[in-house]
This record gives sequence, structure tokens and C-alpha cells, in this order.
Amino acid sequence: MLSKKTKYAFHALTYLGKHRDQKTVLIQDISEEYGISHKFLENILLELKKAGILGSKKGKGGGYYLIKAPKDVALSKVIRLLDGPIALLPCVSLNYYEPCVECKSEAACGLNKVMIQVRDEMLKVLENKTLADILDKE
Amino acid sequence: MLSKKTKYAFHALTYLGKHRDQKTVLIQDISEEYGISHKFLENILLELKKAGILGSKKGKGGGYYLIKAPKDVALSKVIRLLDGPIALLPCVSLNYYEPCVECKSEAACGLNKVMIQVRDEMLKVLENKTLADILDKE
DNA sequence: AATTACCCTATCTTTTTTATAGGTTTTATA
DNA sequence: TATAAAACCTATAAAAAAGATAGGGTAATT
Repeated sequence: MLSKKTKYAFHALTYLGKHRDQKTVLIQDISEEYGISHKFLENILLELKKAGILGSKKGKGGGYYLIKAPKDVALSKVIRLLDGPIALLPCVSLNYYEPCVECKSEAACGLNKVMIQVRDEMLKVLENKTLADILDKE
Repeated sequence: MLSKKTKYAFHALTYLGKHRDQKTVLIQDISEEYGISHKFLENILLELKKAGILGSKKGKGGGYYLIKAPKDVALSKVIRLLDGPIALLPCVSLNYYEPCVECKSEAACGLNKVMIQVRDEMLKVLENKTLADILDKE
């Protein structure tokens, strides 16, 4: 399951996507809309900004805004950013690889090989579905 | 990511699958092969037994054995048993459904709809890949 | 009857997740 | 230029989940 952080990130991105007509959106507007703690959401939006998905403006009249087109924000990007690996095992993660301590030989591990297939199937979906798909359905 | 419990369950099932020629396999044999705590593994094997995947025999010469054909042990079954939901959000879980508290209307939630699609794609893989696929690759 | 090994429950420790706190910097505008 | 509004930053605390351990109970086999 996704962490709340990631789920909230998707909610926030959806909200920002729906309000692209306005220059900026306040953290508070989003936090009230979804009942998310202001401070918790703040951390999430900051991470999205550092990742180049959001832009922000400080001071009065400031707030956050989408920097990318919704179709260019893949689900995989958001998940990796907030939650980490998408793969089901560390030994098959593309972005967060770690060997399994109990594994003598990765090359001879059937579990490893099957999980690589699972990962690739998952990525086919998560790399191609984007924020635009979410917005289309709202 | 899968929990260690689930990963260990797959290791144990693989080991049992590879030793189907013998009547039973000791917990200890598996725990030594993979360096898993005997007691921790015991709990896992018990759950697999309760789920009807493994059988066991008590007393001298006892141990665990596979009750099902490897091709009938889907990855999804093992994951759900030890880890819980496969879906990425509680509101799209088939087996562990819970509404999202922040969600006013599930029917109007784009995130919900997209995550249903993701879930279905994941299930396509996880329901069809089985222990037999792991064993084939060992 | 003794041994072997599964069965069960409870508890403890560690890690991760979730949330909070408090101050700093930047910007618009009156 | 003062003030208010808003993002930015860092640290810490609380809660939950995962991982691991302990110790005995029970059943079956030799």
C-alpha cells in the first residue's frame, strides 16, 4: 500500500491540476479540502517542489503551482519520490537496489527472476499512467 | 515492498518445492538455508499451513510439506496472506477494502479510478505467476 | 515412555510512518 | 518602510507496524 504521504501527494497534485487557471494555490486550501494537517502537507509539497514537479512563490499572494503538464507527471515518479522503491523486493529495485542478505546467488534465485518480471509489468502501468489520467476521471 | 515475512514465505515455499521428493522438511533446514530465525519462520509456516498451502506432520520424522501443486500457489495468495492488501490504496482493495476518510465521494475520485486500473494490472500478473514460475527459474 | 517437532500466545525491540513545533526568509502592499 | 502573509527549513516527538524472541503446550512416532 502507498503511504499517506504519497496518497496526499496525489490529492494535492489533483487539486493543483484542477486549479491551473489560478496563478497559485495555498497550502491551506489543499489541507482544508482534504482534511490534511497543514504542516504535514507542507513537507510533502516541498518534496514535490524539490523534485521539479511543483513551483512556488513566497510571500503574500504566493503559493504552489504545477510546473509540469499533468501528462508528464507519471505515477511512478510520485511514488518513488515519497515512498521509495516500486519493486517488491530490494534486489530487483532499479532505483533503490540492495542485495538480499539471505541470498547466496542472485543469478540462481528464482524469486529474484520472477520479481523482475512483476516489477516490469508494474512499471508498464505506473510509468504510463499520469496525473492527466486522474484529472480526466474527476 | 514486500515485508520480510512474505519474502521468507516465498523462500520457504521454494525450498519445499525443491524438496518435494522427501516426505517432510524440517523448519530448521529452511531456517539454516536462508539464515532466518527458527521461531520467526515457524510463525510464517504456521500461517501457510492454516491457509491450506502447507501440510505438516508431528513427531519424529515430521516436518512440513507442500499440499498444493506449485502451479496452484499464486503469488497473490501468499502476498495477501502475509502482507495484506495488494492494492495501492485501501479504497480500491478487493480483499481489505476501507474507505479513505478524506474522500467525500469515491465515485467522483479520479485517484480511486486510476488506482483500480493499476490494481487490475497488478493482479493480472500476481494471480497468474505462481510458485511453479519461481521453481522453473532455480 | 521418551523423544521429537509442531502448535500457540505473549511480549519485547526496532524501525518506519505520521505528525508537530518553532523559527526563518521572502514578497506584496498599504 | 512597516506589516502581514506565505513559503521554507530543521528538529523532534508520538504512534504504529514490523521484526524478533521466549517459553511452554500438545501430539505423534519410535
